[in-house]
Amino acid sequence: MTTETSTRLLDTAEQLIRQRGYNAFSFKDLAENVGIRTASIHYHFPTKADLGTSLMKRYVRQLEEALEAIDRRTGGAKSKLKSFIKLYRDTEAQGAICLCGSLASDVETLPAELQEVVTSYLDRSEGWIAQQIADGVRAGEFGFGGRPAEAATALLSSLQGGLILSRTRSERSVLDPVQRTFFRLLEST
Amino acid sequence: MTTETSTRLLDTAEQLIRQRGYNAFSFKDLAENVGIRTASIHYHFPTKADLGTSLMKRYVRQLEEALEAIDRRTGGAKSKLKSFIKLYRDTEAQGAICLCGSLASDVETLPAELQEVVTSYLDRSEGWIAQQIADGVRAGEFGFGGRPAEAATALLSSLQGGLILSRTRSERSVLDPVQRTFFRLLEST
DNA sequence: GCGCATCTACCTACTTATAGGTAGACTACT
DNA sequence: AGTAGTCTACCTATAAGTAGGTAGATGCGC
Repeated sequence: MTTETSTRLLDTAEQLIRQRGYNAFSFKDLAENVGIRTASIHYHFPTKADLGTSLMKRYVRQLEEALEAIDRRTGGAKSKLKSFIKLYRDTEAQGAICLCGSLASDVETLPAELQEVVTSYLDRSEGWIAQQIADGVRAGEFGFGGRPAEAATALLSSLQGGLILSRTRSERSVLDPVQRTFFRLLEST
Repeated sequence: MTTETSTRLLDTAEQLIRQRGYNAFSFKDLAENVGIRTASIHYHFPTKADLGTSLMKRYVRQLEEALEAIDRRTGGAKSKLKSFIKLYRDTEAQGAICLCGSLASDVETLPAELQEVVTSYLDRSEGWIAQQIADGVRAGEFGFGGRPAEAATALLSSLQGGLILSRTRSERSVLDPVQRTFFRLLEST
């Protein structure tokens, strides 16, 4: 019990939502996994929407930290993008999807505040990718002649979609060909 | 009442699932939209899983027909791929996602048979895309030098993911940059 | 062309299980 | 003694699914 209950609740909820989807996860599952009663969850998070929002806000903070860590590292745009894609490949290896993708497909059933946080996560990711592509082009690392923002949209889409596809095929990786395809695009002239 | 009830049930269920997700749609919603009682749904589809499976099977049949129609048309690989992407762009315009993407994110909560149909839909799509790319390369229409199957995986991923992203941004199209990015890739050398 | 059986497509009324959420009592630390 | 955190016991709403019934069309022997 070294870890605080609210943290364990967030961790477990994140895992459940990323495996099963927002609407297929319940307070009962969550309580059983954490080892408390459902009523006790409400002490930490008054409603399910509060829990979802807290979770998503934490997820955005973690993204921010991850991006800053990558930015601090030395290395070119390709290596930074690879590190970013690695975050998704780790998710794929766990058989999970992005919390965001999971929430986005249920987006119409979510409270407005939660929707906004989901949007900000995706926008931030896309902006960061576009930045790396632009940097790589400027440094001569990429021969790509298109608009960085467009390629960024396509890459983020394929990472999110790739996680979804990969759940239907346990054998081979989906993100592996996705990654190779994008670097081929960026490095072409 | 010209249209049969079972067809209207499938049509309405498809719409609801593609808007809200499989687990967020209920027999109550469905019954209200179709104008019958929930119990009557069970006459046509004994369980929710049966409904989902029938729906997905029909969806695969419709895909097959759409692919055959495209194949019959004259025109190069690029034009055929464009027609395929158009199917997704129409979905995007409706603010919906692919039935498959909707089910795939909830895949762990679905009955095995339904999972298999989802997989077959995605596999069929990917195989068809790979075929078009290979044809385009052979015909000299595309300069793409990578493996068609890999680019196909990436394209299908980005179409599925693009539909998910587009729900968080009502303004601009996501699939528009996705399409341009992919043709840039395929036409490069 | 009539009577009878069967079938289709729905209905009302119900069950069981689960959802998210609330009220108020208990407990253990400080 | 106060309070943070958890509990039991409950609530209301809704989920999927079942039981049993019924009006009206359809088929069939004669």
